[in-house]
Amino acid sequence: MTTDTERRSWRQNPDAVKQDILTVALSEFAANGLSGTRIDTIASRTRTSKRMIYYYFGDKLGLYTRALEAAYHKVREGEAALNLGHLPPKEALARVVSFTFDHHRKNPDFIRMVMIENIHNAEHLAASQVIHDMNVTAIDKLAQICRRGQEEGVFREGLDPVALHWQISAVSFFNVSNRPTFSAIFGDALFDEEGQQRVRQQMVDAILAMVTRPEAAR
Amino acid sequence: MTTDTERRSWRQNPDAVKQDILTVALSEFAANGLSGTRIDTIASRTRTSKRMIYYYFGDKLGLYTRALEAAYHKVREGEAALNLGHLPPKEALARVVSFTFDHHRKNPDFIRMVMIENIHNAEHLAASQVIHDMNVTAIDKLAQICRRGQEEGVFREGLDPVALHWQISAVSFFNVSNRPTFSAIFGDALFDEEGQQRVRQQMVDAILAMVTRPEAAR
DNA sequence: AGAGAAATGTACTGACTGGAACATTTGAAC
DNA sequence: GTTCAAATGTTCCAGTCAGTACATTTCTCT
Repeated sequence: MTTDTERRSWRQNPDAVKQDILTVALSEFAANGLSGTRIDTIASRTRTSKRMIYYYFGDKLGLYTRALEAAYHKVREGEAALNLGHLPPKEALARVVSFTFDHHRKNPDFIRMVMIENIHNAEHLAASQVIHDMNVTAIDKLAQICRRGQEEGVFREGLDPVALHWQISAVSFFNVSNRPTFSAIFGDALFDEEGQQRVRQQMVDAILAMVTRPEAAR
Repeated sequence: MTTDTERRSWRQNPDAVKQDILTVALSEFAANGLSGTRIDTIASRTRTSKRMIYYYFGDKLGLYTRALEAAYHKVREGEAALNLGHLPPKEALARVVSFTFDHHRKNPDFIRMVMIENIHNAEHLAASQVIHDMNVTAIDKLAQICRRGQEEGVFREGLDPVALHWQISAVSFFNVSNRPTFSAIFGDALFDEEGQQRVRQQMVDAILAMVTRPEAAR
């Protein structure tokens, strides 16, 4: 004799379940932060149950860490799309800068995850080996451009690729991360399509002007 | 006949109590975010009790909003210290840039509050009239410098003070806000005293190069 | 086909936490 | 010195939420 309660049958699909959870988790964590996110909310947005979150990810922090890694992974994939061929150094650099700017704009969830990580002093990121390994390529690309630019005599000596990356990231990141407060205070003229074109160009100009040899300035 | 329980006597001091709460609240909110902060923790760090928090600030959001305003207030006070006299435009601008960079570094709690506000899409900041009124002076200062620079023929035409402020803020802000993730990934060479000097100078160079008339470049 | 492991469903709990109820004391004005 | 409002202390609660216990089903291997 069986129980009275109707039991549902289901089809097992571990990978899809994991992926489903991760996708929802990323969007929830990005939207609400670590302590602002509710596991129950994530669960309700998935096709599965809270039970499975704990089954696959252990606890909230485990899930968060995996979501963070997923965010980095997704963004790095997009970056691989950038191919500089053998453009002249100045064009190549301009291309990198523009690309970074646009790429950040297109990935607000990634930006938000990084913001949240910074609030938490990057402790989960530091714990993730996965992420650490993923991030050197950006620097390599810049280093190559710098070297070529210097060999051809159009760039200044003593450029530091990391410092250059820092500056490019700063503006591209801030443009997304601080849009809410900035536009709340100064209006959103900089954030419509035309405004974004302008600030993007302004950044390209600034970076190029900075790396270019004074004598070689057009 | 009185009750058996010992009742403590105390001295009333509303202003000091409010101030005490606000100071602690700011530091807690800056450290842990809005949902990460516990009212009980704030209470335990004050000289008074949780009761008084609700008495003076209504609820958690009320306290948070006031703490946010306090953060802005404190930082704006510091900014007023900057006096440009009548330096030549290029020097004045360089001074503003350097100052902003240093000032942000010296006020990490403010930065963190702004980060947190951005996570929340600036909804509390937008609701605060106080803050909105406080923020125009920075732009005015830049606008004046730009005008003088253009009159003297050393700056390009078509400069937008807001866009300029945006760029200066971006780098100065990012330098503090994203230090944890950046140094976790790329090392902290940029964040010791010498590294900070370098990136600061790099930013000054970039901004000056950008606003300077091509012909007028030394 | 059956046995054991992997995957999933359902219901529950213990701790935490924002906030409120109730009681008392201080201070100022008359 | 009485009165009344403002300020403070003490205690508790009702909802929330991360995490768990227990039961069941599906899958895989032989």
